[in-house]
Amino acid sequence: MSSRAEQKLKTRRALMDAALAQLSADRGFGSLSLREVAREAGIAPTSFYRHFAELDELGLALVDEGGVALRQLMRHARKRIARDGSAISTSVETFMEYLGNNANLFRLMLRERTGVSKPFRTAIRAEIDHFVTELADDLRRFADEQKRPLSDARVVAEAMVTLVFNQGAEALDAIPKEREELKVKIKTELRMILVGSQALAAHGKTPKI
Amino acid sequence: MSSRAEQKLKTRRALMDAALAQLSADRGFGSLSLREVAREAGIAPTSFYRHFAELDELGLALVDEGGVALRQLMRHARKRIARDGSAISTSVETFMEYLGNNANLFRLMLRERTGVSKPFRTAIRAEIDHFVTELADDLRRFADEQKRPLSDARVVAEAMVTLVFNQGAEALDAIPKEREELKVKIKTELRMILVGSQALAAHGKTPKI
DNA sequence: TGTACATCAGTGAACGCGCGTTCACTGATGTAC
DNA sequence: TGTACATCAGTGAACGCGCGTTCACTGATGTAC
Repeated sequence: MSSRAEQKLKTRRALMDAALAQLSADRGFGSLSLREVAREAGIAPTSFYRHFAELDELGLALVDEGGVALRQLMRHARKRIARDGSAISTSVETFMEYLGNNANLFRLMLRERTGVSKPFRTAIRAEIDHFVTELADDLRRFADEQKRPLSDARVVAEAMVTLVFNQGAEALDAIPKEREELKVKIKTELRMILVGSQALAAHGKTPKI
Repeated sequence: MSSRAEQKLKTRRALMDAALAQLSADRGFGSLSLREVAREAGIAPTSFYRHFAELDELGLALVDEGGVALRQLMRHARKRIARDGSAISTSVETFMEYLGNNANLFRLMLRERTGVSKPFRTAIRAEIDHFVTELADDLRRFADEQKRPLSDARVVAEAMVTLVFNQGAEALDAIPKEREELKVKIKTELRMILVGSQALAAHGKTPKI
């Protein structure tokens, strides 16, 4: 039935799930201990080393999964936009859905993105960079289709991602009502950036203020 | 000369400076230990308790100082804007100056703002809320003076602060050249938001995309 | 001004704790013939 | 198919370490008279 390799994968998964399960508003990855994760996963501390050389290696494996989630999220949002239109609203709705369904995975990404461990920051930054690049491509494509040119598509994409991720971090621990308000706020912010970028492209001027 | 009370204040300051000195890109407040801070400050670990009930209490005292720095920063920026105009550019320049001169204090604020300790998050959020409120007031005043109405001044202010603080966190460990590029990027982002908010106020519409 | 007592910042020894990591091991699973 | 050997995920004992915290103390500074 369960070959040795299959069993090993199961234990590895149990370790990653155990780590994820302990993340919360008040527990960052940095406060986890190897012994704690092993305990939660139901194995001896020493067995941990059969799967990862150190705790950070497990963390980086989780970041990889976070990257996969981000790419899925983008694909999913694109499909929905193609069907329903309303790019900003649909994107924000999709993002919040993914956030809710993978709370602790996103918690890890959102927090360690500016966290204390260099390997983490680097790995997460790479995932987010990729995300930003794709978003910038989409923005340019939309702008072309609609004949409303944008200035600095990449900067627009970065600002949008920064705002969405920051509000997302707040949404994680908000009650449903606050979460809805956050969605409205994010959509407003994204509209401002988009319209602002179109306006700057249109008359190519810096504003008065 | 040095009364007992004066000496006590000096030691307290030494403890806070010791904690600040150990913060860096790779050391968050959460990774400090009481013994380490006491060692760095040149006192016995047990003496720490003459000044703070626990390490977090010292951290919150640092957050208070961060709040003071933020309020100074805002006053300073206002004066310079009154003299030189160019609100966005001047504000960003002022922010970056303060960042450079109080690197580790800002590091603490920027990182613990989304960090793992609830008392920290709450205290920093309060400081930043105050900052956002003042900025929103300024934005409304400018809008009136220039007869260019803004929509959602508070949301504009929040978005601006989020973007500036996030890029600020990156600027902390950037080389001077990157730092200049970051300034340009921030200014572009702030202009987009401002112009976008003016555009939304002007025709009161949501954009096509 | 001098004296007797109170205050209290700073100390060093000691504690128990959870940690990461090493090591030699066990025994089920896998492989060669 | 059966047998002998190899692999290797998981184990339990043991280690040294830095930690936060307690305690009774010391001795300089401050205060009352």
